[in-house]
Parts: sequence; C-alpha cells; structure tokens
Amino acid sequence: MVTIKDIARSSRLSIATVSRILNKKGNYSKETEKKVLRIAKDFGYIANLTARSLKTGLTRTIGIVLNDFYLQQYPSLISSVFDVLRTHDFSLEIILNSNLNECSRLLSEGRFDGLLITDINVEPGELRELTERAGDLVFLGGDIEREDVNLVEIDYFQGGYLATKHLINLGHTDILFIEDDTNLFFTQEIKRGYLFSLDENGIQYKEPLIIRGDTSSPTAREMTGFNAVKRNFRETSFSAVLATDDKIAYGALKAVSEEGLKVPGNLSVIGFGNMSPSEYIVPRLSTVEIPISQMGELGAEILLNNITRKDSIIKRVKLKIQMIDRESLSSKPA
Amino acid sequence: MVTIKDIARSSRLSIATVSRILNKKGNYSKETEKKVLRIAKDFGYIANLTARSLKTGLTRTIGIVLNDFYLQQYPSLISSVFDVLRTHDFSLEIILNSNLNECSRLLSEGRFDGLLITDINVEPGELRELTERAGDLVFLGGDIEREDVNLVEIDYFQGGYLATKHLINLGHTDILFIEDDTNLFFTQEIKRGYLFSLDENGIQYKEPLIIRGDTSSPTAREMTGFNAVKRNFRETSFSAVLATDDKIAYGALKAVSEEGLKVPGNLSVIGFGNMSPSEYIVPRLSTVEIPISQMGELGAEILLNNITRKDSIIKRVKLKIQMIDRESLSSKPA
DNA sequence: CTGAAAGCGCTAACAC
DNA sequence: GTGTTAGCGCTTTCAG
Repeated sequence: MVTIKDIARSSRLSIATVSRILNKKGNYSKETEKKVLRIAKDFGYIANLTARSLKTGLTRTIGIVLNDFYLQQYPSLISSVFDVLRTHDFSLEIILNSNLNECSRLLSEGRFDGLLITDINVEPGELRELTERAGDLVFLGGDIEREDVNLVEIDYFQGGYLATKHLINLGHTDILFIEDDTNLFFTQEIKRGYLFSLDENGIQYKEPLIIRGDTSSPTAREMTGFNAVKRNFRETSFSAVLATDDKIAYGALKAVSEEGLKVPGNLSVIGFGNMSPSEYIVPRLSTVEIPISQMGELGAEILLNNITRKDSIIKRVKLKIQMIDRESLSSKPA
Repeated sequence: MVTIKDIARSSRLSIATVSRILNKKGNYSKETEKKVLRIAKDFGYIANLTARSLKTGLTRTIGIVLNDFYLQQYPSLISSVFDVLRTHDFSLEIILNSNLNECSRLLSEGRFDGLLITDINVEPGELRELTERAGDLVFLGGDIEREDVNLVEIDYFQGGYLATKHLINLGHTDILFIEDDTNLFFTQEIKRGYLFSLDENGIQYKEPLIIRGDTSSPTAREMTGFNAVKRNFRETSFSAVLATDDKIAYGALKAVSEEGLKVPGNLSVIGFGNMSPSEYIVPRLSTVEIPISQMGELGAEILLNNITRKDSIIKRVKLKIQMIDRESLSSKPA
C-alpha cells in the first residue's frame, strides 16, 4: 500500500503539502504541485478512505435499510438511490431485514453519514433514540406519525382513488375490492381512496364487495385473488376488480379464465404495484404504478443535502401515483 | 459520541484495559470487567468502526459489483450474499455498473476486504492489476479464462443440454433455438448444450432452426421471441422452442396464441432464467433455473474464508442447473 | 492484571 | 509556500 508518506518522502516535501495538493486546498506552487501529482500517479497513490473518514468524521457512505420483500419487488429502488449517490461520490451499503435498534447501532458505529429507511414499522417513541444519534435519516414510503422526520411518502390514497375513479368512469359501480394485509398502511390508504371515490360518485359501498384473504406470501396472494373471484362471481355481482397488489390480480385473472370468461370483456381487473409479470401476462394487467425510482432519487437527494449542507429543515414529500392502463380494463358490459 | 476514553475515565482505568475487556482479549479481573461492562452499557458505548478499521486494516465489509440488469433480474443474489455476511458480521456495499478499473480503485481505497464480482467482461491481462491490490476477489458466473482466480460459475452448458434432452425425450426432434446476444458467454454455452444434446441423440441440427434477434432490451427480447415463432411457424416445421431467456419465451407464447394455437398442445416452449413472470403467465412457463442464491452464498463463503483465514487456495466451482417443468411442455403432437 | 505509548493514514491549525 | 504537530478512536506491544 502506498501512503501519503511515501509521496512526501519521494518528493522531499512534508505530508501536509502533499495532502494539500492532493486535495486541491491551495497554498503551493505550480511546480511542487506538478511534481507531487506526477509522483502520486507514478506510485499509483490512492487515498485511504478509512483514514480520511476517521479524521473528518465523514464516511461518504449511506445505508439503505429495507426488507427482503422490498428488495425482490423493487430492486429499482437500489439503482435509483445508487445513481444519485454516485454523482455525489457517495457509496451505498445495503442493510436487509433490520430493525430500528440495529439502525441506531449502525449509526453509532460511525460507518454511515446517514440512513435511508424503508418499510420499518416504527413504534411511537422509538424514533427518539435514532434521531439522537449522529447521522441523518430519511424515511421512505412508510407510515410515520411523527412530524419531525424527513419523509418521502407515496400517495397510496390517491392511487386507490384514481383506480376506482377510472373504473367508475368506465361505467362500473360494483367493484370488488380485494385487499392485502389490513394492518399494512398502504392497504388502508388504498381502501380509503376506493371508498372516497365511491362516495364522491354517490355509489353506496357494499360490505360483501370487500374481500380479505391470506396474503402472507406471493402464492397466498395469488390464491386470495383466485378465491375471491371464484367464490363470489356467481353469487355477488360485480363487473370490476381492484386489488391492492398485482399478485392478487393475477389470481383473479386465472379465476376468470377458469370460469370460461374473459378479461376485460366480462370483468375488468386493475392491480397495484406494477410488478414485473404484469407486462407479460395475458391480458397485460392495468395497474397503479408506485413511483419507486422517484422515491429513491428524492430520498437520496434529501439525505445528501442534509449531510453535506447540514441543512436541518425537515422535509416531507408525498409522491403522486400514476395509472398504467394496459389491457385488462373495459367498459361495463351491458 | 461516547468513546473508549470516556469509559476509561469513568472507570478509572486505562483505555488499554477497557479495550481488552470490550474485545474479550483476557488479562483482567472479573471485577474490573464487570465494572467496565456496566459503565459501557450505561454510557451506551458503541465502538467506532472506522477507527478500528484504520488500526486493524480490516473493514469487515465487502463489495458486490453488478450491473443494473443483474440487479433487476436477480435481486436474490443480494439477499443470499447478505445473509451469509450477516452471520459473519460483515457488511455489504453495492457497486453498480462498474468496471475493472473502478474495482481496482475501490480496493485500494481500503474500504473493502474483498469484492464479489458479477458480470464484468474481463480482458485478459486486466485482471493482473486487480489481483495485485490488497483485498480478495471472487468472480461470479462470468466467463473468466484465467485459472488463478476464485470463480463460482454456472453450468449453462448443462442447462442447454438438459432442456434439449428433456424436449427430445418428449419426442421432439425439430427444436427451434432462439438465442440472445451471441457475444454473451451464457448464450454460447446454452447453444453448445443444445447442439451437444442433439448430436448425442443422433439428430442432425438444422441451420434454419437457430434464430437470432435483437435482444438489447426486455421488450426487444419479447419481440424476438414473438417474431421468431410468428415468421417461422408456417414455413419451417418445429414442435418445440428453446429460448435462452424467459422473456424471449414470453414473446413466443404470445405468437402461438395469436396464431390460434395452444401451448403446450401445438408447441412446447421452454425458457431460461426462471424470471418472476414465468410463474404467473398462462401457461406457467417451464424453464431452466439459474441457481442464483446458491451462487451468492458460495461466493460469499469463499470470499469470507479467504479474508479471514487468508486461505489462498484458488477455488473454482461450477454450479449445476435444474429444470423447472411447469405447464408449457408436452409430448410431440402426432 | 494494568498502563504507557506507539501508530494505523490522513487532515488541518498554526507557525514559519 | 511549506513544515511541524496534534489528533481522529482504536488496538496492541511491551514494561511493570
């Protein structure tokens, strides 16, 4: 390993001067600069970041905390964050399936200048400990009650609202709502949007049209969608389905096809999440797209801002959601 | 920030003793240990990893180098690596779309004890520089000619062979082979397996049955599969399709359906990669599964071994591949 | 069993 | 313009 000392010795200068030159801090002559730069290059000198970090107290790396589900479902979160970091010469560490305690420890260990936190359920009060630690925090997409925290949210309510409204505009009034784990924040929000839109259009919501199911795994989700449609299609009448998760919608599609009916002819189906299969199944699924990349970018930018400018204004952003209308939607059959 | 000094002062001991106790290095009395541990706990002391790294020369973090495509397609690579690292108290940094030069610099910066490298095309000779740097290396899945490098490969040849053999066993002799970018190592290997299996069964391979196409993007891939089947189905006769990528197979499936024919009744289709849509499309696609998680685990284990034991034996592993037979395969129609 | 001291590689305040 | 020096927080050798 070649250190700053080696360069200093070889160029017959002090390490201070060498450091100044290498970091372009000024106070050196053109010639010494040239000499040092040449020698550094010849020696293949590369600064040791650990040492620099110890001295400066900054690591120029941030961590992203997320769970397995998120990683599998939305790997683009990683790339979007990474791209922003790269332009600022920051690095990205991955922390999977962690909890607040561990986040707190990680921050104290001093290897991160900040943390991007996704999808951790935060008990009120728990946040206290974290925010006290050195290091900045930005929460992504979660359900954070506290106001004094940076947060990039997604407007799931609006997503549910939009999807329902679209269905209503197509003439549908009986819309089966198949929901994910009801404890989940986004499920509740989507439902709120669904109900709001119904209400706005003077449509009375009907309890039997709201279906819950086992959504503990992707397969379970598919089954939920499948069963929901299969069981209810004959008895309850509905002409459209809104699922809180694309995988649920896949199951619904299967059920329709097994019944010998057509999507979108007999039934319109809209999902949520725009997962990768949705583009490839037949019919290509209309769905609500969650702006994951945008969330990643914004989160990273806010975090970087806080770190570098020590800008301590709390920022909250709520990201709008868009519908992707592909092939699974049509007007209500006569 | 509470440092070892604070603990030393408060317990009226030297930092040396405190350090020894905190790291369980022995040479202290039971009482002092208790006292120090209590104070450390009271103070919420957490060791600064940057300082430790500077001293020990070890960071206990490794980097994984991969490109966007890989990340999107196989996020489980990340989780499998992460899981292994976690049990050894190592951290994981993500490096996206990098090249060998950058890897070399990263290693020199001293923030990694080692690198897991996926999918970088290595020119002969380039490797030299890298291996000379401090830090261990394990290559994942790539096409590395050099022998003196740790490598966890995937036996794509066997995958192509297996898939073809399975088709032949089902009675197919005319198997359309739709291939990805022919410069890609795995494409070549799969093709080799295809040809080998054909030959082994005394089947003469036919040039018109090998189709290339634009595979620069997922959409292009789908189109390739679509066009390949659409254009050739009437003129060239074949009863099965082997695609080097699931997305190509999706396109093929669509073409068949547009022709009013059935998979697997009229045509059997097998893909490669077991991408996430394959489970959800209709029919559920039979495909060849790449053991990504296993590759990640093994790679991480080898790397960790090299780092901690300074075990310098070069390890090469070639991972077997498995077929997943779902719904897109049947015997050759009479 | 404990402590003093060196030093990892770097930055930065200060003196010259 | 340049050098001396202190010190970031820790581990480890060595002396006692």
